[in-house]
Amino acid sequence: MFSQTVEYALRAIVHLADQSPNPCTTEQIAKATKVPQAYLSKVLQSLRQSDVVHSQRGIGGGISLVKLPEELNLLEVVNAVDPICRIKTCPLGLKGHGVNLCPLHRKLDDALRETETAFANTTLADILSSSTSSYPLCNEPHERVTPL
Amino acid sequence: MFSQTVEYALRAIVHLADQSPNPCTTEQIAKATKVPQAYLSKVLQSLRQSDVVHSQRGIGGGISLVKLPEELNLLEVVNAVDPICRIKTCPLGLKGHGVNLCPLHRKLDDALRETETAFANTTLADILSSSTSSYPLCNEPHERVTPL
DNA sequence: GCAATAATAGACATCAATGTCCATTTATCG
DNA sequence: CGATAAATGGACATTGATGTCTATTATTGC
Repeated sequence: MFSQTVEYALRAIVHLADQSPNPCTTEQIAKATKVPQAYLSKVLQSLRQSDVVHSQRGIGGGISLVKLPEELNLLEVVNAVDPICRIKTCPLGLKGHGVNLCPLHRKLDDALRETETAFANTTLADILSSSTSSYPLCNEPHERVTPL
Repeated sequence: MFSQTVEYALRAIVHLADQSPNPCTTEQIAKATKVPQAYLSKVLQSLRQSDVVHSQRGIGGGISLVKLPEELNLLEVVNAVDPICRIKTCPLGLKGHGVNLCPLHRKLDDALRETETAFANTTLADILSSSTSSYPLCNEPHERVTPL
């Protein structure tokens, strides 16, 4: 239900958060996240235009997070590339509904709201510190690509 | 985030539930739900192949629900046309994850699970009896197209 | 200034979702 | 049986998402 672009954007951001505050090149991110590099560069451009990441050209450059992992949540990332579009008015264009959605669209919008809230309440730091047996994007407990 | 096809399928089913147990022609459903008729017929075919609706050709025929509105939930409709695809294994194909999703995909799958549950717990009867100021798909409190 | 690095921009390719059209089949009515 | 109603199936068109490729621009180090 989530688009491929959302999946890619989140993978990239998780990797960047993991390496934060160090920058990563698009190539590094692509390899770590198994995202096609050329497409990833498009996704990263959306993230830059929404001010989620910062980019620096040339040697030693790359992509880095604008915020700290503690201050960046999943919703900001998702909305930068493929916004969760809440239902605000009747999709059938029925006058009489407008603000008051019919029960069907009320239910659908409720589901969207739940997802939105869940994402808004999860920071990248939450993801990184979450204790499960699998570390984000890694086979090993932790592989740090670049030293601090 | 929900596809157009899901939106159309749900509109059609809500209309059919409202008219249940009477059948409706594709043309009637298309008009009531403002869905392009030719495309709707495709969506209805998916619903028939999944045994959500029954169809009858010829004069007096049309489409009708297989179950009662009390016994049909939103998830069955959604899964018939555009299944909610839960994340079962690591999308990066990382060995070592497998059943244990990393925190990112755990979060994503949790959101999917929430949506799934919300839909599974809502029947068409719930939608029809829900008391809001807007009746499903109708401007008026209730327009019954065909008499019982 | 020159070479190497890395992001950027834009054109292009591919594919799936959405949408349209028409001929065919099945059913009902008289 | 003939006429009408309605679903079915398949071909085709359009559009947006996804993916690839290449030339250009900006930055750094020597």
